[in-house]
Amino acid sequence: MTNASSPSFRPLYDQIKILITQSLIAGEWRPGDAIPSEIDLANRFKVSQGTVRKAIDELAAENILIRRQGKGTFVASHSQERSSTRFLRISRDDGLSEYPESRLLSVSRTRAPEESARLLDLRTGASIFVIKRLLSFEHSPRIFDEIHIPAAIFKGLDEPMMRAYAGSLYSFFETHFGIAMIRAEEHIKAVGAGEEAALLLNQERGASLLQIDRVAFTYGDRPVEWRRGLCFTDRYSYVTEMS
Amino acid sequence: MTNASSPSFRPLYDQIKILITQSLIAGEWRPGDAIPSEIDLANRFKVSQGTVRKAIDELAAENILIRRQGKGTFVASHSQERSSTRFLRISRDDGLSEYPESRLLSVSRTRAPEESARLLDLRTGASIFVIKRLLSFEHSPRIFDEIHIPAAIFKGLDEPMMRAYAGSLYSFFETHFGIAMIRAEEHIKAVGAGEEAALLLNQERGASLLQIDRVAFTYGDRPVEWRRGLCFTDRYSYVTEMS
DNA sequence: TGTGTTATATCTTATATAAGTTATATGTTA
DNA sequence: TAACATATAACTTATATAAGATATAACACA
Repeated sequence: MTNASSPSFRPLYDQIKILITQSLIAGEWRPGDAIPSEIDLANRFKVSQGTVRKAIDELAAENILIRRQGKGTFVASHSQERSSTRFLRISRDDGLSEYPESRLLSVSRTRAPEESARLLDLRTGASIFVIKRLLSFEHSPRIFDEIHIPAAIFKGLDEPMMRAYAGSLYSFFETHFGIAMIRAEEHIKAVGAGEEAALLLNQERGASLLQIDRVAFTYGDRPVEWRRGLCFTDRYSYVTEMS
Repeated sequence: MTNASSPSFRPLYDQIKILITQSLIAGEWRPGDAIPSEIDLANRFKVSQGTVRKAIDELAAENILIRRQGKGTFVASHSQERSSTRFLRISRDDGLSEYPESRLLSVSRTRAPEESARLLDLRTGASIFVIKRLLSFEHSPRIFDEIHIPAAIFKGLDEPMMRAYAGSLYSFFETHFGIAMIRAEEHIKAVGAGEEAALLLNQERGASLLQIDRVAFTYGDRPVEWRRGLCFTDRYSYVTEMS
């Protein structure tokens, strides 16, 4: 019986993918870094360049790595201009793009409620940070976010630290905690605005809002953030594509 | 000056992609068909198998072709079980999947309004079919769809023909008109239910609904369908993923 | 019913060339 | 000499070909 026919068979390139991912988890290469060249990795893992190439191809297709001809292959980072808007799908109906302005409302440490605990693989009641913020487009508040993250992972996070940081939230997570978001799942509903959301978004109570629930994952498909965004979608839409 | 340095340079595998796509447009291979083997295509296009392979890899990644080891490579079809739900992103919050029941409300032939005409690359006033239907989950109406398609492309479509067909709408388009949907863009908003939607979905006027506008494309990125779905999302969500 | 054959895609390695990027050496000129 | 431009080398990914081994599926046939 060959290795290939065993039930746990994985093609070589897939094993290389796992090894690269493990180096990402371990922090051997951090977001923005160049990883070793294909030749170097081939020598290190004792496989051919083509096999390394196929592994990197797939990781690049997943937006985990970024290839740049002539320069090298880099670990994707939310600090790069190109991917700072990768997870923001709200945009103006006329297509003109504008980066929203963020206003931090509060940062608090509490115990995880049932839902976000379950989705984050935590015990109910585990310690989390809850971040509330308001995103504005054209100086008009549009999105009210409530973000839950495990305190164990984001140790030492506090409000002054967040206020001091200029870039996006995921860029902040990367630079201060080494946590890179690589994938997210969203569940979207239409809901009526509650008291808090209505107030913050300058709408009537009961106004129709998009409720966008997200779980975001870091390397190795580990869930590390849950959030609920409430979004007023007049003249704006949530844009997505499928194939 | 080599071919490769000319401004219109395209790698060989990309040219092969285009040639394969042209055969799909021409109807040489129809949805569900097997395309020739990699070896045969390599001989036909006078390139190596590896180059054909790379072209097919990318088309498979776009869900235009489907590879099956040992069997061959097939043209993706909405009639296949696996992809009958490929473009339906509404699902139950508890994850249990259920295929909705469709009730055809009306089929009429009219002139295209400005918006759908523009998105379908038609003149305003061009002849289109408008299909209205209601999708029910668990015997409860959930989605009210209004679908616009160019009459020039779907020549001969009528209501009895649609009622006679058992499968999904895109499966119907494939089998009767040879039009395969391969990609779609959606713009999503939260809106209050109007009179018609409220009536059909058994909701109060003004109830919050998901408004899902879609443009769907066939081979060669040609837009061939515009639709607006209004969806009542209690206990259900629009699910999407990003990376 | 089972067994071998054949055809397919898949995986892996190897080699060669093209093309983009950067650093360094080399020259040229003020 | 100093500043600048240019050529070259070295490194990277990208493209293309070839060849062989393996996994999967369908079919013919004993």
